[in-house]
Amino acid sequence: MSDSNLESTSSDFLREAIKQDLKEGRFTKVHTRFPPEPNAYLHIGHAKAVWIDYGIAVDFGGKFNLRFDDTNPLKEDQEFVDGIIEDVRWLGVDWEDRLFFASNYFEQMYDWAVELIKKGKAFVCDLTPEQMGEARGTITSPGTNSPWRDRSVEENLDLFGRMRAAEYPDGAKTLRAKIDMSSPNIHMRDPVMYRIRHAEHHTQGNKWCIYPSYDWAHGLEDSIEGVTHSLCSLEYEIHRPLYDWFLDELGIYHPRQIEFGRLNMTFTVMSKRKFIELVEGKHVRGYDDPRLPTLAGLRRRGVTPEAIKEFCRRIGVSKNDSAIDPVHFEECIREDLNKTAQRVMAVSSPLKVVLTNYPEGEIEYMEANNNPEDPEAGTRKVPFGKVLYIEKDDFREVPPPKYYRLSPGKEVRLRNAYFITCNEVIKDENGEVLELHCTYDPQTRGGDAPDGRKVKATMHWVAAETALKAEVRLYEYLFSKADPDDVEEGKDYTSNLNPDSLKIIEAFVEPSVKDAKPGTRYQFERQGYFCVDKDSNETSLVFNRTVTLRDSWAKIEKAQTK
RNA sequence: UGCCGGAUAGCUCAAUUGGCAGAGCGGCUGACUCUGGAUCAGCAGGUUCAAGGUUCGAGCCCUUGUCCGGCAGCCA
Repeated sequence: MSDSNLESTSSDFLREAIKQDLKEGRFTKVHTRFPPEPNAYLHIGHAKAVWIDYGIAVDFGGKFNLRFDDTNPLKEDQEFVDGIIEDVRWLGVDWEDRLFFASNYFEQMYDWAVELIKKGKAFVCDLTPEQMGEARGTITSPGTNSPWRDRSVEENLDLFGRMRAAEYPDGAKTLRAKIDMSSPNIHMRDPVMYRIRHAEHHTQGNKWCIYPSYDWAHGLEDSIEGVTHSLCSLEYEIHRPLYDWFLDELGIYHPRQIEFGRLNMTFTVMSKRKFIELVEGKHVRGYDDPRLPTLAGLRRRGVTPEAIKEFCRRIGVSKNDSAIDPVHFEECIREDLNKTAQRVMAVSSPLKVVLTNYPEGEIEYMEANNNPEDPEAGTRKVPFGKVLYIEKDDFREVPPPKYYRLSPGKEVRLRNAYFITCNEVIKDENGEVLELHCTYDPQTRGGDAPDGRKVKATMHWVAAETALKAEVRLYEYLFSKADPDDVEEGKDYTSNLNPDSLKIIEAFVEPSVKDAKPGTRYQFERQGYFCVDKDSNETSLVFNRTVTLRDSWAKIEKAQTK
């Protein structure tokens, strides 16, 4: 909890508000919480929320709770509790011993509901969901009072007790707050506090058949935990008057809710419903598909928690609706992986090279830097031989202007090895290049020429004899439109799915990666960052491309073809 | 036609209680390099949504308007 502090953190409207609260004595400490509902896997948008909540607690020397907002047994499941805990822990967030469940407060919430009934501020309502909907009015017209609104306190107490005692079926009755059916804020029109649900709860079992609604429960949870600042997304702004109303009527400790804009990203989707549809529609391979912005997907793809944290820091926080271009995220991933990922050579589209003057059958081991950015990373030995593979794209029979790589008669450097010169291009009957015959200069071992001559390009390679075959999964944006929901009449976002979001190729990789465990991250030099997939095993290697390297050559080439 | 928000550089955000509109990313140019990567340096980029008002002074306060988002689950 030391990597962030007040001085080094740029401020934002949330931190300013909190500073003000502290200054004015509204609160004397800072205590935040992250309150996910365990009904889905977390995505990068949640990561932003986590880093706002946790980051603020750290910055102000306060505390942070992880709390499951598990008030709806129909949607929630232990599976998601476990997944969310794993994800939040993976992000590097420390909630110490403060892992809580809203469901542990049900008894207290019940008592408070009884209190509100006694105050004449809540009543049992027999309206059906349909009737209640009609009586609510509309966005521009007031609602009408429930016929059950004026039941006596005694009757309400009795009925509410019977609700709890399982005397009624689902939906037969609700407990509602008695506020104002003509309020311009629909959420203040006698909102439901309890509904009947004969369903098993993942922590409570069958103890309860009435469950508190979000609006009733959330402020109470915050209050019980001594949270000072209940930070949530913009959609809850309109709920704040209700949040305040319950706390004020109860006269209990009153945290402050402040809302911020949630994270959206272009070229992807960020909703539980769509994740489910994409998985069930087989558009992706699961919730941890590396193309999904779920934390499980990002983790599998090879993204580091540090990159996510830095991304969240850079995008900041405001009350704007915004959609971030994924290039900003990719930049954060590169920045972190550049510092930490071991370099390795891999050829994804092989072209055979035969060194005609290299001794037949000989293999020598070239010393290679594991990470030029990190001297501590050490070196490794990479086998070199007479027959090599280079990248197809690193050879052009007719080089375009400013093409510095290999072409007939040109000399280039093979990384960590020798200079080679291309002498002969072997083709098949169709004119397709089959292989290159080159010579190497033994004087240039290690990469420098004793006579001081320079080459413009350095290329990666693997020795044919010792190369490992690997499946490499190349990912692109899941959607081909910045806004996947931008569709023609009658179509939905799935029509914007990018057909090329996953491309599987076979590559040759240097043998040092042989026993790499799933999750291990590498930089394939000059190509990008890759991560060993969980499908990988002793007999077949599988890599995911996390992100490509920044490619300035691609830019130059594009500019030239214009 | 209701209520609650929002609008500052291409993108995301800043701008002490009203006081010279800045940063990161992106773009462009150059340097350097055993990754055409990384790194470094420089440059360009703005009618702060519009119109009015208050003020010595407005991105900030007031009024009106425009555009965008959210809100009518017994979801959260």
